[in-house]
Amino acid sequence: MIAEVLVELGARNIDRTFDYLVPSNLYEDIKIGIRVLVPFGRQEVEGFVLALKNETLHDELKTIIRLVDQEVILNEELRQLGKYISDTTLSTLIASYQVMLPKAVKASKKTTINKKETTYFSLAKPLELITEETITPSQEAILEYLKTHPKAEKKELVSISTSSVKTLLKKGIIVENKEEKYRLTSTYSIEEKKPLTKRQQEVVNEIMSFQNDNKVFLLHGVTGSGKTEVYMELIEKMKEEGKSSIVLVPEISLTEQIVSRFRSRFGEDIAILHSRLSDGEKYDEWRKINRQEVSIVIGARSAIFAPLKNIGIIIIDEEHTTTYKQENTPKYHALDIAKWRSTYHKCPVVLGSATPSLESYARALKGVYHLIEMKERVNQKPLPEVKIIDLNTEKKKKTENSYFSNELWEEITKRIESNEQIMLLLNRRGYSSIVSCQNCGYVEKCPHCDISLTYHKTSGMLRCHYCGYAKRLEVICPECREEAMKNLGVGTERIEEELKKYLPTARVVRMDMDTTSRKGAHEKIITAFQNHEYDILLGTQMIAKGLDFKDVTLVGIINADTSLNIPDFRSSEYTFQLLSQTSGRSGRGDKEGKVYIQTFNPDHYAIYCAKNHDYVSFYKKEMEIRHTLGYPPYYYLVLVKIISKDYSKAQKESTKIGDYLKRNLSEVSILGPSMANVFKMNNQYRFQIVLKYKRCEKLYPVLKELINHYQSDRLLTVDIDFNPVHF
DNA sequence: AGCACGCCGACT
DNA sequence: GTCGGCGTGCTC
Repeated sequence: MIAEVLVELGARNIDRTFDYLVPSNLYEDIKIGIRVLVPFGRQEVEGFVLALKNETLHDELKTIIRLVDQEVILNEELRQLGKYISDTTLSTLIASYQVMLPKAVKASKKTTINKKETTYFSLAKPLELITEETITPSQEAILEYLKTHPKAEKKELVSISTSSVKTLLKKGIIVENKEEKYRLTSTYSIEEKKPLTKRQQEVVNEIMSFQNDNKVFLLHGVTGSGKTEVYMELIEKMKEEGKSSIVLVPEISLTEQIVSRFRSRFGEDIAILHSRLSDGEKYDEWRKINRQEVSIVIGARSAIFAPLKNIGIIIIDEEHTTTYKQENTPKYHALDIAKWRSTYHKCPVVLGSATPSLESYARALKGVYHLIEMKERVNQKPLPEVKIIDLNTEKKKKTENSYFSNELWEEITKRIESNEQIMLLLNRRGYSSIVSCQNCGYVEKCPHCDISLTYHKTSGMLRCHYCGYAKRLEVICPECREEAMKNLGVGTERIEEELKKYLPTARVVRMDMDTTSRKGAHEKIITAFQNHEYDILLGTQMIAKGLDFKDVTLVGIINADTSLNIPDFRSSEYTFQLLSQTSGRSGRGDKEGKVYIQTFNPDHYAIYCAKNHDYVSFYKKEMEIRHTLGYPPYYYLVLVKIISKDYSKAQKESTKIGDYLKRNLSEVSILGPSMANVFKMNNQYRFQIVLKYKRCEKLYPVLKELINHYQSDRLLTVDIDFNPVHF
């Protein structure tokens, strides 16, 4: 028997199968999709068996060394899906397979993660059959114990008598067993399910009427409209049909809250997959899924690859979130994977959002997706009243350097007095983002990445958010020698300081990248705030989404302009989403909520549409602009990056590539080459070419050819991103 | 990815 | 004369 093996090495020129002899002792266990260890050149590498056959074109074959595990890792569906990913992202097949698997089950040279096992003892045969043996009193005691504790752990028995345990083992009266133990545990209590509202029931019925169709539903529901209840009901219905479900949530800050709601409904029938799990935990959760021991998978982007069989529904919550697009190769979008799997399983996909992406909403209006609206909040409360504070006219600040308008400050003070909770959003981390000279305008930049350094007060360091470069902040400007380096802009730390100074009684908790890097830190802050141990939750955009605190009656957005000013054609969309999502955090309990947005651009449509909770007007306005400028959803984009340590080589080849694309893709408009936004990163120079098109048959073959041409070039990398989400 | 092969410069 | 630089090519 001969196996075709795809080895784990990532290079493009070996991204194909190699034939190996299957030794006869593996005939029984070898299967397509299993991992094997093979000799390759003079190294040993892991790989996936992709086919079994009896003939080969090669005269001398090496032999498979051993199996890496007994379970099939890549089932039929995953093998096809990997092919689809590599075809649509132009990544290597092996990279596509690897991205679908948690680190511990990827083929690699070193697999160090083991199953966690517990050892226990049990009787080898029923006690009545033991007649010939002489049983000492302490042995008797052990056997008695085992009668009532059929899976006694070692330490329990040893406490009776170590030597007797050994003797019984030797005589074969008791046996030692090992049982795999899953690492991730959670506590929860099952709760009675809430009755659905009329609208929720209608939505469930509508989706269920298509339960065997690969239809995509866009569930456009205002914040607080009870989408999660709808998801849970759909999953319950699928369970009744014997089908499994996948729920994608945008990021870890959301996972915990959603998971606990799902746990209290579905108990142990859930596996969780997200980046905050340890490798061991991920390994366990993944195998739970692979063995079909659970029927519900909740997780971030990569959970879309959960190897569930018989999927009944795929739910993508907050579908507009950019984290569903993978930033590293293979640059897949979880939404595309969901659609592919829904075709494979003949099951619906539900995309839920209060602020759908323009792409999705446009598809819904065209009838490509099935649009379902939920316009009212479950508690019948109106959406919170939103006030815009114009920072241009707001002169009378509390103190000269305050970041709070008088109005917002008064509201904050009021809430503190009446023991209500407040959320403050600042779309930036650190003490302040940019340090510049007040005299000459000099800005400290990263010498490797060409981006402004950020000042972190706790460490007193300037840091590069891209590569991690750090240096001490100097007060004297290196350019003009004036003592005028000052931090402009605001960060969460700076706001926290002001709150503590002027509102010493308020209990403030900060949630940003700095305070949540430790495992479990997120959850802790959220729980503490939920229990009203704090009055003010101050944070970056990670507090904007999905969190549900019933005592929050005031949401303040300190500066709505930061996201408006990022150099990206989607900045208005991001701003609208952020403001709407954040506003939705207010007034979710019994008391009505208010929202204050501070901005220098009160007339910007993203801001006033968010104020009016008017998604449709925003959509129309933004679509006009996208149409005029030729952006998605009217055009598709491809971002081609040309990266090299050698500046002139990068420049020269970029021009060459641009010409090549222009020559071969007449239906595509080619922008550039131009310097990438972050031109120098990790000491490499980066040029980019943007492709815009509506339809183009030749696109994939032409780009594939381009990649192949540069595959062996060690000094230059060509990176292609279809439908990029960030520029 | 590794690693050998191979063809050119500067050293004991 | 040899040691070692890294360009090129191969791995069933």
